[in-house]
Amino acid sequence: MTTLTNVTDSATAKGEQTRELILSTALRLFREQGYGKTTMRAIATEAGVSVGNAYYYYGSKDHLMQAYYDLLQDQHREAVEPVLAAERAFVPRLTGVLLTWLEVAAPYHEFAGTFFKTAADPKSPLSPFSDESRPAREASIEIFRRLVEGSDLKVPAELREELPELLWLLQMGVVLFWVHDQSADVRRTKTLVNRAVPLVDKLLRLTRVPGVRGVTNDLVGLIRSIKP
Amino acid sequence: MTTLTNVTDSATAKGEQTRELILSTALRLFREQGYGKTTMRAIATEAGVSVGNAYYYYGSKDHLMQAYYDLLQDQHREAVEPVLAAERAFVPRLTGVLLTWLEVAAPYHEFAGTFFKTAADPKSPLSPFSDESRPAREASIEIFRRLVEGSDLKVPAELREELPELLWLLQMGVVLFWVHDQSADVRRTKTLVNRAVPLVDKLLRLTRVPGVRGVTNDLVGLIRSIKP
DNA sequence: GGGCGCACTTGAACATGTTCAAAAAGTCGG
DNA sequence: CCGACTTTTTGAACATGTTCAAGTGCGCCC
Repeated sequence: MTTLTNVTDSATAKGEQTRELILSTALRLFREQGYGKTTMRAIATEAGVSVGNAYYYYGSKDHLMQAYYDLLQDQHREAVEPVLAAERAFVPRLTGVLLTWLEVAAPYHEFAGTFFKTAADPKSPLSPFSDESRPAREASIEIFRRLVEGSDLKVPAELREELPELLWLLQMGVVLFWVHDQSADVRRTKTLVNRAVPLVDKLLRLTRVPGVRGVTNDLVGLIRSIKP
Repeated sequence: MTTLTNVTDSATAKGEQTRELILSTALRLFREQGYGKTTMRAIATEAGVSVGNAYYYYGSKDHLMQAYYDLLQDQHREAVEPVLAAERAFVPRLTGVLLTWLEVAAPYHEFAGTFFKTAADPKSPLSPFSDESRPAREASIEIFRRLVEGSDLKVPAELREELPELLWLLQMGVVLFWVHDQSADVRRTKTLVNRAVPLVDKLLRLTRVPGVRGVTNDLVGLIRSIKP
């Protein structure tokens, strides 16, 4: 990306190597002792570099978290493939996608709270609504677009169009619940998913009932009117 | 609370005075320069006390924010009185309560993001779901209970029971939206409230339609199954 | 080979939230 | 008013995220 040398690609390669070393060390320490207790100094020492060097690659401690989140997204995208390939019905598709996320994110549950803390700040680049995280967000919404398009779900066209984003919002809600879930093996969150998805399905099918149609249109209108 | 002296009530009075001095100074500085840019040293200096003294009364900078939030709650509770006294119909009642919150919180919009940031951390005592903030939360839910009970709304009994908590959740959602709203005079949030409330109203009235009844029961069941 | 430029690296210095042992101020029974 | 006890106050010390001016090394051109 930066140098065009091709003999050994050393310049770029070395930098990338350091970058990855720092990230993997950071993630390991986050997992082992939590975000709060992991100091930038510890990360640097453990990785065998200086503190300043870590900042050369990652503008802040939060950016290391951001990088972790991107990784998580990728893993989720990958892990979701078999589900989308195997199922056609809406309920198992959505349940699968949400439960898969829980599985992928499980090792990080303990410090995910701190992640959310940072993410909730509108000024933070990590906010799920920020410009800076747009690529990650859109990649995530893309999963839900495929989920909808490949499913047997029948809903009014306007609603279908907004659905991926709405399902993404649903996932944000699930994540918020998950972060606060202290039950063993996050059983409560799993219950939430398993029971909420059929409910969402029922609701979506109801949108075709005449009496409900008006509400659906209102909803779509509302969504469109508040988009930035 | 601590001493029973009544001659001048000096001991307690002096302590309380210092406590209030620190809080009001902090809130002023938060408003003037934002949460992040206000240092504990600045608060102490401005209030004419030592840094340690601020920590004697407030365990952390976040606790000063917590105190602010409690104040906000109180103001909201008060400001909402006329609305609940004047209106009987559900839509204006709910719209009024939500818009009133926006009004009361307006002066703090700029630094409210940082507040939410802290609040989103499940480990933080400021989390709206935490034990430590239970009193504030319940006081807030109480407003919605009165809103529902004094209204002309007709919904199934089980749902009505859960409604105050659900409306409180709705408010959390509005607040989240508000925090991220950068439009002038938070017009988008106001639009959201004005359009979402009638929609909620329609939805609630639909719960009495036979075909929808099943979904309502599912919803109530879901809510009860995931409560801690 | 020598030097120029750039990517990379360093570690000390800084800013700020937080802690804490000690001092000061206040209270009260005698 | 004294001395013991409690409440309040102090400010220096600490921990940690972040910045930055100064290196270090590597590739490339003459």
